[in-house]
Amino acid sequence: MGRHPCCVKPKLRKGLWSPEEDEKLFNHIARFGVGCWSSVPKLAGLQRCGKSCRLRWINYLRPDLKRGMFSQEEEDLILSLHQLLGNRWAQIAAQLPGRTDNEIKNFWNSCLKKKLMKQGIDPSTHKPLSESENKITNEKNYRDEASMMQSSQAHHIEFATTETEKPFTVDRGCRDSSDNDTLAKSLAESLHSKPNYDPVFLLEFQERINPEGYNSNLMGHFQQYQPSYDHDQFEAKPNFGFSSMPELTNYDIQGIAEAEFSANSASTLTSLLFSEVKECSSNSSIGTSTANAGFEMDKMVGNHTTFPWDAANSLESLFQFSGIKTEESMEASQWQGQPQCSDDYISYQLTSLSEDINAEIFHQI
DNA sequence: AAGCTCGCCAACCGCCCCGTC
DNA sequence: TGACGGGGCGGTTGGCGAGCT
Repeated sequence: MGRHPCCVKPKLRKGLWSPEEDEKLFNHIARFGVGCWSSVPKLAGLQRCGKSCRLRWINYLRPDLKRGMFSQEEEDLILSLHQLLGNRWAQIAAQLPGRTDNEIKNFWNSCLKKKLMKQGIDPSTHKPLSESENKITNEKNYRDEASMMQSSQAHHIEFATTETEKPFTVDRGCRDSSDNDTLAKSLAESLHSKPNYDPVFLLEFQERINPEGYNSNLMGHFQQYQPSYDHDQFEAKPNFGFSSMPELTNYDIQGIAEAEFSANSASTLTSLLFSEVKECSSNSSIGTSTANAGFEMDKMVGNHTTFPWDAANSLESLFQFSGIKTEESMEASQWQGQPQCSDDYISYQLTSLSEDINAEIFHQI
């Protein structure tokens, strides 16, 4: 145990990334894709450890990142997921396309936690503070039991919960608490046992248990997650430079990368990107007013003359970023023998969870 | 204007898991 | 089968800007 070997090497830079470093890393990934992180610093000419490069890419440079403030729907989703999953930020982030675990974790620690505290809710248990304090022991037993059940891959969970142990539902759904209790467990179980979480399922779930308190427009919800592009205001878009870029995280993008990056190291895109990056660095919430704007595919595709790549690529990447694979991308993915997306970027299935899980949960509704 | 406090968030750290040899 | 390295995750830290005195 201990530090990674790469982290103990001398002369490695630490701390904030300079725009030059960002550019080097971005250009490297654009050219070669995401591969062995430990070799990235050397190949990219960076005095950083591979881990640091990976983190920088995942949390900041990745093209599909969404920036700006969290929407109300995202906030609700985070709260719901946290109630079910606890501090499993990576799993929560998997349900929020364009958001990183780090971002969600920070949002939780800086905002949501305090919000819940103000409402008298214990952020760790999502129960009223007074009740939570009295039930610490019971909660521990409950979790231990859940953990044991989980580890034994149990298919059916039968918790002997008391009335007071039922999870408290925050003023967001007015769900029936007893149903909520069982449902939460079922969903938690299905989530834990499913490697790639299906956001459609979750939203359907939310919608069904709380059609009024939750955004019932599924497509609207997803559209909201898309990187937005308002042609008239693109100067103010932190994510503009990436909004319709081709997928960069596979291994076979060299053709695109060379065409768009190597011909001119100070390409329009790159300079645009890093001017945007700097803007983001100085004010990460600058995209607040526009980040949640509607999804304007017609504009993104229609104005492709602004972009170096063609409209087909724009469309293709949009589908990839939204987790919907076009036939072409799926074929390409198969042909390349590589995952289409980076390690933590999930290709969401549009089909829901297995019918038995759905049936089990909805039966209880 | 200067000093202080506070909150946000990017990045680091330590640990765990998994694949490979 | 154990050592090793790489990737991933969650907790924590510290730099920096904004607001306050």
